Amino acid sequence: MKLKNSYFYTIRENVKDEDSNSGNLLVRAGMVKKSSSGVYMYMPLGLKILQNIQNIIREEMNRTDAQEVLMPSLIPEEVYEASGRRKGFGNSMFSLRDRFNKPFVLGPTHEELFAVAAGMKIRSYKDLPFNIYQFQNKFRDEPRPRFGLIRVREFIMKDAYSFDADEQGLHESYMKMFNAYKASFDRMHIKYTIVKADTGIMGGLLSEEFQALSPIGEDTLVICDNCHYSCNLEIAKCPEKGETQNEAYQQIQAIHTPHVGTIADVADYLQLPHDQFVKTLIYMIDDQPVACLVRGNRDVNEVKLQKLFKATKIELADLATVEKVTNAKVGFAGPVGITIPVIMDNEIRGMRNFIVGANKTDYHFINTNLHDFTPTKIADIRLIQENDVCSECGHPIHFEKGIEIGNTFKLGTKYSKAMNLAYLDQNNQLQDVWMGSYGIGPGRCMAALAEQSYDEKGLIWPLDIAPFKVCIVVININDELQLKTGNSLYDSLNKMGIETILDDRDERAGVKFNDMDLIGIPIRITIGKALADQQVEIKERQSAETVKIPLANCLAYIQQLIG
RNA sequence: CGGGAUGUAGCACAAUUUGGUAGUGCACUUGCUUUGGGAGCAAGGGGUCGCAGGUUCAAAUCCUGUCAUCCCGACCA
Repeated sequence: MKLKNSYFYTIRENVKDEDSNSGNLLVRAGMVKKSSSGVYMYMPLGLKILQNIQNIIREEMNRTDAQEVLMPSLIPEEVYEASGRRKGFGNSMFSLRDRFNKPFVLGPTHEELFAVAAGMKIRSYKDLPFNIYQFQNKFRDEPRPRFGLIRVREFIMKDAYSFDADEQGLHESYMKMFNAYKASFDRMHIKYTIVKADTGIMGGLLSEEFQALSPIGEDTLVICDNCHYSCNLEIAKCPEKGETQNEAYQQIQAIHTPHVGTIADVADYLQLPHDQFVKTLIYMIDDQPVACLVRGNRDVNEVKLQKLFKATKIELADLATVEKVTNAKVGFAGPVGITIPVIMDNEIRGMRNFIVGANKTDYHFINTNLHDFTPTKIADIRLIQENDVCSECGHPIHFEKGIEIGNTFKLGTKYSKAMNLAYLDQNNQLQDVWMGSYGIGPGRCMAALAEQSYDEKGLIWPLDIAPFKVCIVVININDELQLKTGNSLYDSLNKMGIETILDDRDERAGVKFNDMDLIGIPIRITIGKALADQQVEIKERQSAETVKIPLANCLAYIQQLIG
């Protein structure tokens, strides 16, 4: 690309409506532009980056013999009714009606249509296995889009779906995809980690997430360096046994705690540490009130609760419900004498003489013990914390923040059952097809790379991702020799298959240097004063050094840098 | 969906409190000078002040409504 007479622009200052470094840099580099909240235009440079990412993924998909297809975005709502997922998506689906008032949605994910597509082929066990995939726009009406390309409402997703005869086959197909994902992200040079995760609305047997490490990541990852246990916070198992207290049992006793409802306030008032309290939270689980007990310094993990109850809806009870079930103002709930089911966290089993709400306004019980109430269930229902130890090996765990760039699911037979996707086995018996689904967000990969690699000058792209690998800055375009040399290098590099920018704009040197730094081109060739000595200067984006080399060696030098 | 804030030129902002000719910096055009890390001087172009009502002799400014964007939270494959 020759910049003179090209659609190329940069912005000197940060823009107001981008909250992340990656978002601001991508906008300033003229790569993307926000169209509306969570919806972006891709400009030439941004599109090239996106395509480079997509090409890597496509190559790795094709290497597994997966085949590319393209599904529509506009889908009759009944397709999601059929699989039972319309409700689960709720208003995070964009929905619309055609001229005959028939309801449609813009697809947020495509298991259903792929099941239909697979049904065109599958009759017998001989038709399995296979894998089909697409790059296609997905629509999700996120309540709060943010962080540039990271949480958006319209985005391209590479989604792949595998179809197998049995669980063993699914496992093999899954591992092929899993390895292709690793290969793809390795080639992109993203720093990432893989964690187990909740299957959520997708359902199924197993979910693993590929998480790009970044402080702005919205997912918390729980990592054990000792045994390599790693999972999303939402499903992280807590240690089976908490600490066991050995002090003598004391007699439960109500005490007056006027106007202090929160753990922090009561702890202050009684001058006792938070971990000597047991917190009672009233949840509505599928619209039934349930009291959940966790230690005072812990939090309830709603995903665990949801799984424990196999519930579809979990939310904290509203204030009126809390007051009704506890017969007290909010802040004084406790397990003793309460009439709704009581779910107690494992950790509380080791506690003695703890403090709970008394179900009476302005009163707490001290010296409460397990014999003072009867939990309905005892289970692991708390969020793990950073000072906890690994449930597998006992080594301390730590947290990381991650951006979910890919997700692989073993779906099992959930969708094939819902969509009547079956095959005849060797014994002429109908069997459900085993499905897997696999997603990558190329736009998120782009944003994650930008978050992981930039400096005060701008973006720094890996060679395989950069929109152009080399830029040639002609310092003085009025110097005919400089301009001619630049053009000649430009032609040669392009002939060598090395995508190159020629900055032949009538700008000052500083403007050109800054623009090329901002957009993050890995290698810069400067043609200026040194040309008088038949030399050009080479500077790599991520290095501070500039090297002078003879013009005659330039192409060979670049070739070697690119490798 | 709750709480908060902001909408003025391509970008970043001032003027709004106290109603009276719409401004500054960057970007853009022209000229001269300059020319290796975002040049200087001069002269210009560009605005239905988010939108719709209302109050007023007069509204960017006051009032009502509405839309959009952003932040915090809730939510989220």
